[in-house]
Amino acid sequence: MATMLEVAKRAGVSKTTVSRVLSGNGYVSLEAKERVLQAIEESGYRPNLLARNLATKKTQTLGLVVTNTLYHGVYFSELLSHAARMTEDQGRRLILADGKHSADEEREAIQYLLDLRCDAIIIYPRFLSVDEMDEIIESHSQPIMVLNRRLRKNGSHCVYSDQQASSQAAVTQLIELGHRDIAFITGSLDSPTGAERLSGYRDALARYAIPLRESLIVKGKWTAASGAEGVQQLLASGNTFSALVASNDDMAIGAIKQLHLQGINVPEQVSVIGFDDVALAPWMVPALSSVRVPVTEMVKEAINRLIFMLDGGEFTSQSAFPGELIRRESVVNGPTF
Amino acid sequence: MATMLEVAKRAGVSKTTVSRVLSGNGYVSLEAKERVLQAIEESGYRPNLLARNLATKKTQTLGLVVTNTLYHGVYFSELLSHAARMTEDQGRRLILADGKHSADEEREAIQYLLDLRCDAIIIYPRFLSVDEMDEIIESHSQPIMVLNRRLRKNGSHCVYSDQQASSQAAVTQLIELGHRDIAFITGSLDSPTGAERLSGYRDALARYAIPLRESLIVKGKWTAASGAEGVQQLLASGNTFSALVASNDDMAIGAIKQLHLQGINVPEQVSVIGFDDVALAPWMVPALSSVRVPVTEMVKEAINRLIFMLDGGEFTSQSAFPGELIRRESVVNGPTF
DNA sequence: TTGTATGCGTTATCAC
DNA sequence: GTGATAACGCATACAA
Repeated sequence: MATMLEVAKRAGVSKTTVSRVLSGNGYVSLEAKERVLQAIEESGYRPNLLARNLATKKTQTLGLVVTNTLYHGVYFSELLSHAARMTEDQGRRLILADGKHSADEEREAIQYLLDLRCDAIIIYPRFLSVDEMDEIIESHSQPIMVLNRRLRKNGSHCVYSDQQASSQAAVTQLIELGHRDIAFITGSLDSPTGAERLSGYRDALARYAIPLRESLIVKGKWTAASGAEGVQQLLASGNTFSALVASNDDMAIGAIKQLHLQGINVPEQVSVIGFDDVALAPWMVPALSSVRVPVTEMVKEAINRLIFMLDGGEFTSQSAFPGELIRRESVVNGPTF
Repeated sequence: MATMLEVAKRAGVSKTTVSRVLSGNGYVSLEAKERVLQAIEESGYRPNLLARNLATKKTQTLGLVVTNTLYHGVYFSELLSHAARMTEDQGRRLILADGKHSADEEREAIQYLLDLRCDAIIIYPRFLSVDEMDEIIESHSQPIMVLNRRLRKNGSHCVYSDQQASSQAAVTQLIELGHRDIAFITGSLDSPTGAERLSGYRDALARYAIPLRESLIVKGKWTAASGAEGVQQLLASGNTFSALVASNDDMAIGAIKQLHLQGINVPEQVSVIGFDDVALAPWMVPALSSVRVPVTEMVKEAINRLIFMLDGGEFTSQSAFPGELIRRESVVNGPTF
């Protein structure tokens, strides 16, 4: 490939002059400028970003770490497209690294982006704990922003949605509609999100002094199949319930399917609420309400913070976004007492 | 950040020696090795990949260009996760660039990855034509692989699925079940995929000498909403049909919803086939058959070809993957004549 | 087994 | 306005 030196020779100038017309910095005569431009055209010259970035010590890139296991989630594409768009609006590029399926691999992904000298990093952690994230942030000079986790020490380096509060609000709504027997299907409990959504359920019941019945809680794994299994478990153990909260929409959909197979109508006999608001749900399962996390806004905030930090700014506060209950036909009055 | 020179000084050796223990190339005494390792540890040294890649003229990265408009598609996450996994299995990394929403922006994305000196590039084009892709491939020395397009000149640089043949096969199946009045909802016709699926429909009818009725063809835009509108249009113009083919599952789902609203049962009164096999469909709309494109295999083939080319290998043939009809409850016998 | 010198393709700092 | 020249951080051919 043609280098700057070749362009310079062809135009009869020095590398420096070529560099000047390319960057727009410094004075260069109109005549020289045109010769250079033509030489660039003729030689098909393209700048070598490796060399440029090495020399300037800046890459104009943001690194993003997400995990393979999230790929199937709803938010993934939304997260990615918004992150990419917003990054490019700032005149930078987004570089993606896969966090795969372990804390170590998430670490490696971060390290790789750091080694590539990304100006800053966004991570949507799946396996790394908040303490580990705090440590990572403190041991690197590049700004690092964490999505979907509430950090203890570096509060200004995270943007999250209070899953527990959202879950509690959803369950509360059911309670206020008269429901008392509310079943719950958990997500993977090794994920903070899964654990928090379960906590919210517990909190809501406690606040209304409704006794917690462990038999109404079954474990799921985020998939539609596990949602269906959950319902089978619930019914097999002889439970009755007028409402069901599943920790995401996939499981909710599987659950609704299974309920129908058992001759139980949604929402007439059981109200159902899920999380994440999958795009096709309203078309397929109108009887499904959902708690939506505002990813777009969160990504926006995260990127804005990073850009601000790159300019030397500092934040003091953390940033929490509330979930929003998208109520559709599924939430109906429960039995009255 | 600590550089190699600092590590060298601290260990009392030269940069070369440090480089050797890092790369594993060349001889180095055990003693020196340990001192270097310790120095690395103490200084928190991390290699600067910009410098390394500049020096070696290799980056161990594959670039992937996909378009924003695809982000909402089903394949996106599957495409991405498999591409990332397979790339890393080869000891390389995947770098993603957004093709946004125009041919120019797709060009820019490719160019950026090229400027970053990715070893090779995979592009899933949305706006660039096959001729433009052929030209791009020929004007760059790095291997470039095109997904989902059948190139004219550089057949060995593409991996695709014959959308037209798959569509034709699906429609043929309906015909052989006795259907004669088969409606069709197109995708965006400016996308080759959309155009080819429509062609397949036409081909199948022609092959069975079934007269094409333009009023049975309505235009959609890939979304569930446009699928529902499509059905409304079909019914409004007084058509009757015993089968419906939608150019993707999203539209098929919207269409099924609308049919039900009009009191028309699927599949009893109308058989429906879509494309892409969205993951949740079997749970939500069991009455939907779907033609599935084997993305995983296609990505695998693309990456294998690129790696092979990087090693100096050459291919002569192109690579086509057939679509697979996932038949569920939705395809039933049509009226008999 | 180790070190020196040179190059990778830019940008940045000076003089002129 | 312009052009040498020195970084940037690493790899590598060649000596020693």
